[in-house]
Amino acid sequence: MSDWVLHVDMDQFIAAVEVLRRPELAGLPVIVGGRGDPTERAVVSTASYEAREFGIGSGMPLKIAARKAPENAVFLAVDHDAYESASTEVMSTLRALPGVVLEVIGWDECFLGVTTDDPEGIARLAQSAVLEATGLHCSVGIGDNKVRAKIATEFGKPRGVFRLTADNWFEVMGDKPTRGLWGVGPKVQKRLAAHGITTVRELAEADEGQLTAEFGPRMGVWYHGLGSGLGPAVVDSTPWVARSHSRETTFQQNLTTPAEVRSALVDLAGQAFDDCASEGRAVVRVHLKVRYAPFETKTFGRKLSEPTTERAEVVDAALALGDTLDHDREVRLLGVRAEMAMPDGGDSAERTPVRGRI
DNA sequence: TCTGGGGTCCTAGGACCC
DNA sequence: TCTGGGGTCCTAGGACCC
Repeated sequence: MSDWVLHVDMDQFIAAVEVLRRPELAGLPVIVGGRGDPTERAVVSTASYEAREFGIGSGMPLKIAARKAPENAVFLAVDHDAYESASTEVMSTLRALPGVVLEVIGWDECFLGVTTDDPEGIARLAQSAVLEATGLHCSVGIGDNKVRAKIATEFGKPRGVFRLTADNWFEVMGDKPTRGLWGVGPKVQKRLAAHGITTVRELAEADEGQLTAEFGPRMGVWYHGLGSGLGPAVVDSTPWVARSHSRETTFQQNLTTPAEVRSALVDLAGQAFDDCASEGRAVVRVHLKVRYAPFETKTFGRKLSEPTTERAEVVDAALALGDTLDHDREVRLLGVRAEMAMPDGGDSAERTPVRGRI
């Protein structure tokens, strides 16, 4: 018996949930984003496979999606609660499988830790259990660590299973661009390319000193290991604890006066505070994110003199930061983030440098 | 062409203390 | 008067993920 990491990823999750409750949408290009109005400033959350054939994908502005979409395309508003409850059902189904440890990493994704001689069998079991309980399909990546399991899933989509381990890593990934690695985005891909590193194999064979000089002691070592598919293998079922909450809005019409900005800040700071307060958590820092028109983003923050559970103090801190904004420029997006004290009062434990909730 | 909203973590550099 | 390193805390900004 060996230890395995399984990565379970729902197929076109949001679109699938929508089709499930409106069966007449099956087979149509379904695009979910914003308030479902493709003339507004918003982006695509998920597009169904039918919509993806027209070049529509998540992150794309709805206006562009509308231009690419065929006549019969359906635009839907994001329904947070519906996806949340579908997600809960999926996770509790998987958690009930015998002998698994489950770590949630997003609405539609999790890791399963299992000890078995037949990981494919467990993967198929997970797929049929989820399908039976929710009517939703998923893909499963099998790996000897989280990095390989996560990447394996891409080769299993849709509705499939794929195994990626030290044995077939270079055969499968060696000639792929570094961008295919989890945690390598467009910027890092470019910086690596500037050092002559474009493929996964080249990254694995690169000089670690060169990488730490470019990316720092932590990330340099991390990226180097990523080239060989190295990563953590421990699946941890400890419930995730948020470190911060934020609220932001993109205005359909840019804000042009300081008064408009102040009133928006009061709203957003109040909502962000309420999210923290509902968990009984004190706020330790307040951050502001501003997007000036047309598209320049600034972020900055300030530590409070001491942790607070007073709404007014958080709002005041946001307003004080707001006073430092350039009021000669139009604001198209405004966000307030409230960073919280950890529930145990201490700082968080040692982190693994993989982005996101891991 | 037009670029959301929710998050996390890392790094550089300045301020300050010893 | 002009000056060293080392450590810690803080802010701003960057990058990435779902």
